[in-house]
Amino acid sequence: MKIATFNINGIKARTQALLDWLAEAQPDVACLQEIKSVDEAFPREPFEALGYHIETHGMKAFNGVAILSKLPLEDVTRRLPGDDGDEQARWIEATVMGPKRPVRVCGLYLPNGNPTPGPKYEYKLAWMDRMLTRTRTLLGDEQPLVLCGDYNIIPQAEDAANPQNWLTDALYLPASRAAYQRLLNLGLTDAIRAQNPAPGTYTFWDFQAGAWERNNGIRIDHLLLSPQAADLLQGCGIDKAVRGRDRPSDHVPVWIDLDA
DNA sequence: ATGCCAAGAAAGTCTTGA
Repeated sequence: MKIATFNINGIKARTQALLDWLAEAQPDVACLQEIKSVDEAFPREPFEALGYHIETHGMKAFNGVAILSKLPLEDVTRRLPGDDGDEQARWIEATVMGPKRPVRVCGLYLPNGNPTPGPKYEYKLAWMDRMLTRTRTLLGDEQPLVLCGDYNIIPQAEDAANPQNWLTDALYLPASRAAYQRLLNLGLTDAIRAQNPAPGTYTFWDFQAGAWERNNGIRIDHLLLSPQAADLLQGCGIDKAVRGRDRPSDHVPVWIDLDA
């Protein structure tokens, strides 16, 4: 079962780019972030024509997540528990019925948190605390679980080309990284990190200042695996070349292959 | 220190991103 995460930065602007990548990468499951669309406006038809079931959790203009899957999806739930007043569309879960076994998949778009300090950063930290609680509950099932998406977290210095530029940024502040580490401490495996990626391995390059041409990137899109999922891990990768195409997203797809 | 770019909402230019 190939599971990918991809912050597409606008489904309407990226429909063809996403179709092209799906056709060549052939993921069974693709978790999308920043669809920037209400559910009713998601362009379903061309993706259904490729054989994908579609579950969306969108909102007007910003944020928004979705799961595309060639395998059947069951028990789809939307919204991250813990704050009934949170209207931002950043979390969707579904059970993917793999040919060998089911996998619970969570697609997430973790808040950016800038500027710091301020209410947006407080929201990010509170959101991460809610995610910790939700993850603890999900891990109680002791089943294969994949938490994937745009975490907006640079875990370590080697995950940025110029870590000194991020010292006061919400993506790299000690409190942000500590909250991410608390997630890992529940027993999760960062799939890409587990493969000891080469220096200069990133998933995001800013549109500005020639970041792509200079490989001035950061690694902020992650797939975290429960112990039961980590035992099934057969491979993972980053489809870096997507960033060099016409009208790209600023993020690229990251994927795992599970024996499921 | 700031803009550099890009998408969306909306018809100006602002908001958001990271």
